[in-house]
Amino acid sequence: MSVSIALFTADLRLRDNPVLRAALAGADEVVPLFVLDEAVAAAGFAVPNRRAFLADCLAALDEGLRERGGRLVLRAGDVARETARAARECGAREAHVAADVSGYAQRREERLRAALAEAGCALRVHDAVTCVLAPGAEVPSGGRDHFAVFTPYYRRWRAAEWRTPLGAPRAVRVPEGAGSLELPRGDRVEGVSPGLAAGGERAGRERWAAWRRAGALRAYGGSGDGNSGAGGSRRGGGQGDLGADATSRLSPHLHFGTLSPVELAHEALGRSGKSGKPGKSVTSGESGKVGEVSEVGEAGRGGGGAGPGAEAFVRQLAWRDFHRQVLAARPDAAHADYRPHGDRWRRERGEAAREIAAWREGRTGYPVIDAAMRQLQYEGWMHNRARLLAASFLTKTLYADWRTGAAHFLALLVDGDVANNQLNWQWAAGTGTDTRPNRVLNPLTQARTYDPNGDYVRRWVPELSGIGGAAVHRPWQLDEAARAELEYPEPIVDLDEARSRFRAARSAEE
DNA sequence: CACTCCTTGCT
DNA sequence: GCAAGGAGT
Repeated sequence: MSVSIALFTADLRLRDNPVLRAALAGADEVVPLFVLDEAVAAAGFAVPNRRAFLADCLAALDEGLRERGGRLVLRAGDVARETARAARECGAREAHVAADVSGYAQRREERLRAALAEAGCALRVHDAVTCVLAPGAEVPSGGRDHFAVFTPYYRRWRAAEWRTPLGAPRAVRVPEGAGSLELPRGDRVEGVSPGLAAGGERAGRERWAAWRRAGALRAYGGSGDGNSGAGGSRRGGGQGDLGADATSRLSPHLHFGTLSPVELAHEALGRSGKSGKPGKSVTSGESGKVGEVSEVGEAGRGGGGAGPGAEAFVRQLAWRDFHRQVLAARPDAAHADYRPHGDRWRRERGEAAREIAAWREGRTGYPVIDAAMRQLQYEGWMHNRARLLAASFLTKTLYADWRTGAAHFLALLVDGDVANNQLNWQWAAGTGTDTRPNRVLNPLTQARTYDPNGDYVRRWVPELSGIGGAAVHRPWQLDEAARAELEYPEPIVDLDEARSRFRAARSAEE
């Protein structure tokens, strides 16, 4: 009886899981293992919102495995040591795990390899979390180790061959002796945001299905920012309007791997998943086989091709991969400036400390910023455009260190992901891959563009819910009497002064 | 083939 | 203003 270990990390799904598939293919019995990582907890990364979501994911995984005759094996402690222990107990000769990019994940992989080797068990690493592409397909020319700008990366990414999605296994046999801890319960975690989404593969698939059923994919990237003509969603993240919020909200599922990015990309573009890029498949001799083309899914029907919405959605998936390939090449970008500008950010004390606290609490007096920060508190999630506004406000308007803001986001975001979060913050702070480091997003013009009717602000800032239309973005322009009624702060900073301060600081340092 | 120059397009 | 890629040297 041969035994393999499938070590789940950020791939908590049964469908399209190359780690699980490889483990099953190489053995009669598989230990589907998850280790509650003491190092992640010690680093303060296991915050309530993600712990609760993770608990849902593990419960769903266990349920799915039980439907197939197996179960999840849960351990806690040091990942390398616990995996090696499980390998010894079950006599496993092979363990499979997903490749990941953060400095921590890279070290974890090495420690795993070493600990497993002592147990006589080989480690096999699979591309399951990160890349929509075959590994190595998106390497820049000229001897560079990564792409530093998104657009050239995206061109390469889009043209490369895609991994073929796998189905869920039909049966999973787990060795009887493999002991497991009791699964944690999401509803027992303290300090969770009241509006937190549910985790798990089924919840993820339901959200994806419901979002597409609502026609959101076709409308994606089209609303709110007045873009027109081809490629109009360029300046938005592909989802303009904050109030309508046509975003998919799939980011937590992508972070925990309850949904496969490869599968989402294929389905969004209306591909069967049987073929990669048309005409580029290595396996099929004849290009453009009719049988494959006829298997197009519903997203591709009735409109000749996938459409701009699907392209904008897939582009967002590419951003994840882009950030991951930056972090893989520059792991220190999680804490160090990618492109340093010699910033001397205001220290978090005195006036600056009060302003940063106001930002965290959503009491800056700038309604769109406060709405964003309160959505984060309440849902453990924030609209992507709002993230950029909130980050720009902290780093440029308050001139506070991006690490302060990134830490606050990681403390609350259910999709809190080192690669995406830190590099998006660096982008906003002008220390990242942005080629325009001095850009300052003006919260008022941004509000007019992305929340033209003020719906987003009224939803999240109840003090202002009585103010109609776009006037909600400028409560200080109300007459004295109306303003006295509001329990809402005056703006904590003057935008023009803040802009001058930032410009002066940047030019002094260069 | 390494290097510079030039065009293109921006989360 | 600058990354990327391609053409030219």
